[in-house]
Amino acid sequence: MNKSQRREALLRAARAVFSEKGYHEAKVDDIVALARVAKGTFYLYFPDKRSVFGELVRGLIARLGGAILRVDPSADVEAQVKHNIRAIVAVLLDDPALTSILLSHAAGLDPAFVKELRAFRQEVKLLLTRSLADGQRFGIVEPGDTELYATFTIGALKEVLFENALEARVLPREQIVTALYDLLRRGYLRMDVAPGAAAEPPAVERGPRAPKGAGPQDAAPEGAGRTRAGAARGRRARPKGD
Amino acid sequence: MNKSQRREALLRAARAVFSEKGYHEAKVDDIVALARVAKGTFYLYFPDKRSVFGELVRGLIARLGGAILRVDPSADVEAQVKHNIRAIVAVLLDDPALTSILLSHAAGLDPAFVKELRAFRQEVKLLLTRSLADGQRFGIVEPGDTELYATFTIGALKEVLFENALEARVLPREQIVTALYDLLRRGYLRMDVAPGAAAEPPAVERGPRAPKGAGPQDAAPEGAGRTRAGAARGRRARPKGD
Amino acid sequence: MNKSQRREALLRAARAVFSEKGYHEAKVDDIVALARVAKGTFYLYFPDKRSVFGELVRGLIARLGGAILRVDPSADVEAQVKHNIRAIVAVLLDDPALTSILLSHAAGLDPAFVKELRAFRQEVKLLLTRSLADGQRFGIVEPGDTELYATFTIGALKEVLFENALEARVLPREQIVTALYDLLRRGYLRMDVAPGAAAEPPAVERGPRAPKGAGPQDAAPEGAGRTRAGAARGRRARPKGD
Amino acid sequence: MNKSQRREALLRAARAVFSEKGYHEAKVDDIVALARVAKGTFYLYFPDKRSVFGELVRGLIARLGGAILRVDPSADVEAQVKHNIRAIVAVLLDDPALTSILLSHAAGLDPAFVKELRAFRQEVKLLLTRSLADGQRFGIVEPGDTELYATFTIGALKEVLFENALEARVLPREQIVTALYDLLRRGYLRMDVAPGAAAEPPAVERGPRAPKGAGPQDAAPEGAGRTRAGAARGRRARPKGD
DNA sequence: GATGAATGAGCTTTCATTCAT
DNA sequence: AATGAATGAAAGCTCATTCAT
Repeated sequence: MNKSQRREALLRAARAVFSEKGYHEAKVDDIVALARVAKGTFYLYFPDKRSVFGELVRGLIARLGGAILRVDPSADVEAQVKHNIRAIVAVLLDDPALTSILLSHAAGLDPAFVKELRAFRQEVKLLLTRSLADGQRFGIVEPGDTELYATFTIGALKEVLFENALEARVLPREQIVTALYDLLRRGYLRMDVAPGAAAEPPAVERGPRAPKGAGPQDAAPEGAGRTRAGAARGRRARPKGD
Repeated sequence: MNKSQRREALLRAARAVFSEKGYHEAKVDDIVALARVAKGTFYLYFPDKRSVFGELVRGLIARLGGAILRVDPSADVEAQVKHNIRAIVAVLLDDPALTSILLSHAAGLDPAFVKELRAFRQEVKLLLTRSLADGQRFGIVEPGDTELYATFTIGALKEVLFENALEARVLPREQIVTALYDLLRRGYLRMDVAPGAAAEPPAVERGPRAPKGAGPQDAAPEGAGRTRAGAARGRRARPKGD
Repeated sequence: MNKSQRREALLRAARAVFSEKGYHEAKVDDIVALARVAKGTFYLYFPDKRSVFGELVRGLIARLGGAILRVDPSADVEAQVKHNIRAIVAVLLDDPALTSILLSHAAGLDPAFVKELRAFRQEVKLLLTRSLADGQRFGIVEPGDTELYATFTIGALKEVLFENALEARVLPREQIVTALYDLLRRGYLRMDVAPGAAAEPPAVERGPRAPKGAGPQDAAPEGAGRTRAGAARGRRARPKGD
Repeated sequence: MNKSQRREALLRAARAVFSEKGYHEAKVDDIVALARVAKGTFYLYFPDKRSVFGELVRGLIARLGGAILRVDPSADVEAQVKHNIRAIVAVLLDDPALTSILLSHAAGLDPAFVKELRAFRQEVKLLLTRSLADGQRFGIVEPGDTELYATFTIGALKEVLFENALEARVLPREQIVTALYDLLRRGYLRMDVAPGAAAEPPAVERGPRAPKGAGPQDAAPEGAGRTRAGAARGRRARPKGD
């Protein structure tokens, strides 16, 4: 086993241990035991415990960074957005263990490292925020606080990945991608139904038709259909007010 | 100072220390120093370190549980949903320190406690999932995987609270409430616009450079596509052990 | 046993261990074993290993500093010089263990501490150098490089103490004081005798084996002395006989 | 590069490293790095770390032993003494690094080696002691404790060499030789001067032997009140702590 | 009850030495 | 012979927990 293989083996072992126990509870002894080398060997490849952790996280960050593409609003946005979601999901699901640590607090690590993590989070968010702002200019993103949108989006994605990592629940990736995309596109609450009407049994047809006054902020549901959401959405793209 | 006052004082001190340093970096010494009692006194009120932490978290959970109301789809759903969001936000923002720990990995704590945390998360999710299923029956929730919807919702909320706790960014609560509600209701992507169409000057508001005639991809905002996210590479500091 | 007693006990134990094994070979485990306390207790009283050592050395230095008096050349110099020698000897012989470390290289300690040691050595030397310069102005110190004189003096003193510390040889203190004083005053080589002359049977008086009668070694060359030194020699002060 | 060349290279490297860092701080890694060989190679030429050190020291000892000549009191003693001093100085100054270690405590090394060092010191001292005893028989050495004289002499020499090794101060060798020789011959205190006389302002030239009348120091401190001690109490040396 | 000195298991890291290649 | 990766026994230090006062 050559140097880089051993290094890989240690990295793998470290990743496994970190993800099982978290940073603090992971002991160097655990890592070397898993990698089946002597303790000293660990220090032949890494200067210290936190540097392995750092390396793992940085690797993940790099893969993420490489996966995310800036959305070009003038091209097929849906494809691009889905691609990004898909890519991120792929990277993170590939390393669920680390993901759950990376996405988490990571408190108690040395400040410099925490700062690095934070910088990464901010960078990702900035990237998304800008894309959303671009989208607003092109009328494909609802007006509003793009930073907040970015935060929500990231949060939703994180959570589902987090769950996949931590709990048993493992969803098909494409389902995650589609569902998140749908959330971003249409939300899931359909409130145009008059509360009163809604009270009735699921009423086959449900629907948007209900409104007495005009749906709150929503421009008329557009007669057509029963189709749940798609049809309902007229079209709009109100860059500004409506 | 009687027993329960002292206990309160210790809990307060513990909360402050945990939130400043995270679980592992918080030392019993820090807590007793802040509470101005002797170290032994701490153990008069709590059997050990993790039990204080547990108690704090349980308190938060209880408050959360008390705040969340099951949504009755036959009544004014918007008001109820907003109320729930508002209540959760209120509880969590009231204790940002603990929140960021609670919402995080909390790895490294003893398994029993981690289990408890997980149980709590699942409970919250179950509550939400059920509400969403109800909603679906009443036609006010889009068909689809309610569990996934719940996860997204929780994630989005967590993230914004997390940011409020960790970063400087402090938003007006009502804005958070409204924005999240809007997300759930309508998403923010408006894609009905054909890519080509979107390419036109968003009417009124034009994007920065985006010319009129510009073909779709020419508009490419920020040309560069993939930003590398990993830029923030730095180097470590080094406290001492661990 | 109260805090300061325990502290003393640890200090004592540390002194003993340091002197037996030297700094590096002295383990904290040895110290606590000797003091019969747990390892953690050590760190209750001292922040780390080198700080105990530092404290021991600083204590010695302080005692030395307190013992050395600046010589006033206008008063009884002999008494003062002897007093200083005596005081230094007393302090150092009282703590032979530490002395041998202090006087030595102490290499491998952290630079800050080594610097401190060096500063101490320089201070002592400066004090002596100045006294000698004063003495030169008053004509009681031979002209010449006072710094070099200081170095010699310190070296001679160190060595004899070093020997007392390390080897079995334990001399009566007063003998050390007197002998060193004599060295400073007259050296011990008596070369006024012409080499040639010396070659001959010790002439009249001279010589150990030679004469039977005659106070053996004490005859004192006397008269001869054309050398200034010789002339200067008022009277003897022979350690013993006379 | 053949075996003995490689061995030499390792010894040279070891000497350099030991002198720069001291025994404990010198790592085998440093030595092999300097010698540009692999770590294993080191152990091909030396059984262990301390043995290289031992070999270096033994080499120094051998050179010293070769340099020191037994003084023949019947010949030109001054020349012989100076020759010895000169030879010792030459050997030691040639290897200041090792010298400072050799002359020092060297504690913490294994007992066998410490014993060896001690044996060497004793041998040197014995040699000198015997020479001095011879000298006494020939009347060229003041009566007195020859062992003590030897100790003083060695100490003075050590100290000046030590300083040359450690501090910046580098003296011309011949000056060291001469000064030490002078010390041995005449000391440097000239106390025949009457304190009273000395009390006068430094009197331009104050000759050492000056005094006319008055038994030198026998003459009481001169009525004038100021007791030596009292007056003398100038100030104190104060290193740091305290 | 309150105190805080004492404890000691346990952790990370170092480095002289070994040995398969 | 030469290499350098691997080893593992220590060592210094931490800190949750205990307990005599």
